[in-house]
Amino acid sequence: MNDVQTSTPADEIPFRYTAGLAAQIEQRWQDEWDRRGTFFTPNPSGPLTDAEGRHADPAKPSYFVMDMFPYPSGAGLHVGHPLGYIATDVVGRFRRMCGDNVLHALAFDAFGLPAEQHAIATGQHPRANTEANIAIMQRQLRRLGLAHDPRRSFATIDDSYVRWTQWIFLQVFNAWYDEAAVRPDGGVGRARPIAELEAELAAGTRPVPAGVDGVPAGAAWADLDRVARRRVLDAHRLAYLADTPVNWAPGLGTVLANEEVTADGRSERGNVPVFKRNLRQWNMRITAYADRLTDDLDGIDWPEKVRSMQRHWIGRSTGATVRFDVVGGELLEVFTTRPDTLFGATFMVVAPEHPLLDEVPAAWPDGTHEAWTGGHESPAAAVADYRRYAAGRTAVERQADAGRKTGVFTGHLAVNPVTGTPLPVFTADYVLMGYGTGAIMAVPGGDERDYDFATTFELPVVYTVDGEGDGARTGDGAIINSANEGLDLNGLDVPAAKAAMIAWLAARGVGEETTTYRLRDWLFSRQRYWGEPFPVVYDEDDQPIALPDSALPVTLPEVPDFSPRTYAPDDADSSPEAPLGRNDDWVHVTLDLGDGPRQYRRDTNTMPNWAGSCWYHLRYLDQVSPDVLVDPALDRYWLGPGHGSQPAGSVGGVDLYVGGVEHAVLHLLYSRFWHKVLYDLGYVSSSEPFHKLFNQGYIQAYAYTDDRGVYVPADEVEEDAAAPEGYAWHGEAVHREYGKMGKSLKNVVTPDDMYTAYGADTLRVYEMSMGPLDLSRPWDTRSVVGSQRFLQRLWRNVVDERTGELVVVDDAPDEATLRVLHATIAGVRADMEAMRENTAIAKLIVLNNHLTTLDRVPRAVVEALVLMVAPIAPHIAEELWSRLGHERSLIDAPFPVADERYLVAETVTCVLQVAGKVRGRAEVDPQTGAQELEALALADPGVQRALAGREVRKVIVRAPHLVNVVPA
RNA sequence: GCGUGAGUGGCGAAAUGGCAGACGCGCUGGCUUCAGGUGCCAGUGCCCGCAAGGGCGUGCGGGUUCAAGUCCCGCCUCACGCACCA
Repeated sequence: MNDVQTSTPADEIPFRYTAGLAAQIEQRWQDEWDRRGTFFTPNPSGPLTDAEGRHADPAKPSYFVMDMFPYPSGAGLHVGHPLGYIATDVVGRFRRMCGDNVLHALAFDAFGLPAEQHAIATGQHPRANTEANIAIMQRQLRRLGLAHDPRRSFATIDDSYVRWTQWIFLQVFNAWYDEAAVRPDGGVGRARPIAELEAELAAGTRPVPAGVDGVPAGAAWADLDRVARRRVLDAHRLAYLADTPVNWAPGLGTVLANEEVTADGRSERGNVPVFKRNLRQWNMRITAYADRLTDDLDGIDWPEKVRSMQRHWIGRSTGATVRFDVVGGELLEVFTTRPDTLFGATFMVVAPEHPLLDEVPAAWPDGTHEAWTGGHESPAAAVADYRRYAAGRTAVERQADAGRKTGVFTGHLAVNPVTGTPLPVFTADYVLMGYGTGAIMAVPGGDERDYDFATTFELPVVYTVDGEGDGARTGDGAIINSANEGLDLNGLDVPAAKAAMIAWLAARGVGEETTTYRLRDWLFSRQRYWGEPFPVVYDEDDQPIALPDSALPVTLPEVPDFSPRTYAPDDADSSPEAPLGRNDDWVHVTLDLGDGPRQYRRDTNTMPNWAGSCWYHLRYLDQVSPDVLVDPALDRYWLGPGHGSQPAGSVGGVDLYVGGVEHAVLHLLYSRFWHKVLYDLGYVSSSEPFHKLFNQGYIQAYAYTDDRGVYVPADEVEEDAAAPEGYAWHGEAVHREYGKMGKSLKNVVTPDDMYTAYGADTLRVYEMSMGPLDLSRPWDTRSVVGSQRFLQRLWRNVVDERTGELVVVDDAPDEATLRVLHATIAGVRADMEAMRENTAIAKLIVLNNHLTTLDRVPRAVVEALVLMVAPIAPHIAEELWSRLGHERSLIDAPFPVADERYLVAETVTCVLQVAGKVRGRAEVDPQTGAQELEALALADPGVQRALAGREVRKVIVRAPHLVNVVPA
């Protein structure tokens, strides 16, 4: 079989593994898998069994592998999209062959803006278009041969799914956060049903909290009327309506979450300006979980990058609150992480939006520095002018001159509690209303921003940390200049000084230790059509009432127009107007919610796109139980702490979750939050949804422009040494750039292109062999042929290309072949377990290439090879397996296990070095002793030549691999 | 500025502190072919050399070590994320 090939043209060789044959094999096996129910994953109980009607074998560990599910876009797939799906499929198939009960399926994240925009443009209902896109995508993905349980697929727009999304919303709505309650995992603080709060308030075991609008301080529950009671409860809910500053995007006609607004104050989608507006909107109290969302990052197996991004987004920072007396009035509260520097505070700064500025002194105090007034006659004029200036500045402008400090004196003076010195209070836009208290004590001696401001406005600098030179001293050092009659910090280090200062402040009631967060509550309503309606109605008091389970799902009404009312992108004074409000019959309903039929008004907002993706991992487990979100037995089996082969003490969750890093703080934070609420309320047993997270890299591509900057088809560009950059298109020199694949860049390569030219298995092998999975890499169609050659050679090692007959023999393999085989098995197993598919494939190629050197290929060896190839190239593996005489699919065949005896080589190459440089080699028995090796090395002509007569100072022997002779 | 990660042939990339460049693409030569954008065989880090052989080589500069792509210190560059967060 290894003769040089005959002269038969390729298309006349009937059994050559070409794209055409691959297509036949692939489609036949895909049909066969479907027909047999090969990918049916059995649950341990309930209706979902394997194809033979059996429940999960209790002896098998469970393994749940999951992809970040796709949005069914109409644009179609390019070869970058399947990368993660192929990788999880390889892992899932490998684990299944290793004996795990593997759960793997793929759903669709189908609510969202593109479908709505398509609907607006065409007038077609977004559901019709979305479902058509799903069908197209499912067909494209099926052709990859992914081992997904088809029964477990779904879309977030399915009524049966929306029903539970709305149900979860109601659990959040009907819950409050009890800071003192103990969780099952031993931690303190958890969500509890709001009914329990109501019962405690009614029983008087919990006092009515102060500070709720319309509820007098110290009121008894019994004295409150119906509306006031509901206000108290509503103020505790984890999903609540509040008139809060929100991100209003007039150009989109909707409000957005903080996470959806870019640093320069524009919408992440659509890139239109976003304005802060006070609007009554739904919020989720994610801030109640800020500590747990930060702390629990330590217990999950996630990339450090994502964990650090989440930590930073939550932005926990500990320090102190300090209250300053404002001369002639109120208190000014600040937050600082450096209370130890309070003796160095020489002025104060409040954000332009700070309420202290609503009233300012009538005249400048005596001795007001000329430069502080901004040239204004009075503080009121100066502040009003500065507020106008600050409000008109975009985030981009502010960012651009972050170094240049602007601001103005407010006329207020505030007394430093440790020195008794009155400090001028400025307003400046380098202090943000949204963080801390919106006010700071400025310590120019210890903070660079304060130092810049002090320099600009000629304010005094007091250093409280020992050091040298001008500028802020931000490093560590001994405390100086920090003593009053009752407190002496001098000589202490920073942590000790912080503690002493906090104790001093607390003792006088002017401050205390405080933790602040950057994280804000999650704005949860959108003025869009294509999303989940809120399962809530409003009564005549305009207070929200949860609909009963029996009313779920609340489905979308038919409306004449799907678009929200949009405005000029910079029309900041406009207001949102939701499309759902256009159907009066839907908005106004008569319902009997227990006290007779009454008129109610529906909520016309919809949930953000993230809602559906917050809990879809649970839906894969159980789409069958009609009365519970997820059957507790299934939850424990697939997700419970320590399930399957998760390490003892793990918090549970999906065993492997693969997706792009772009969801690091949006989806992944929201999903953790919901999962924790569900955990607190007892619906799931794991406190984290995703145990291991893996971020795959992106497949990128070159794009080419001509000298007008117009993109030319990338697949028609050729290398051309004569062109200035080395590339030409039809003889015209072009410029190369590197980035995404996209229609507009004319560089898209689709999976269908690859199916036609090479077949799905070749595409799978190529994508897995391009490099480590977490690295982004350029697509190179030219290189794909290498993967096809590998599969062709594999095929030829089993099947005669001309006759289609088997070429394997049942003879025992020779010793050398067995050594290569078992080394390959050991290496491939280790690589697969570590998700290093690229090096696994390299090892498989080495084994395969070895087999091509043999006259006849031993069955035992090639069968092991076929099994090892199966997770990566499943169709050709099934075909060869079946041609080798096996009736059952190899999907459950055990993955080969290496025989230790063959892992020890017969001879090893011992490297002979002089001064660390290789000067010779010797083939030796692995058992050769150190002395013998040393003698061997010293006698080696190469070593002798390199020594050139020099004395040998020392000889290092690492038997049997290396000898290093060190000359004097 | 802060955080995370990465810099190795023409290209994608391999390398428990122990032979740098596995495997693949491309390229060169050969075989097969009416033909080849097929298949097969061989070679391929750079420099000198006909060869044998030698020199150099993992972003830069130091260090530890018998031995460094790998460990330590200091830089540089790039990617991603965050960014006046008190």
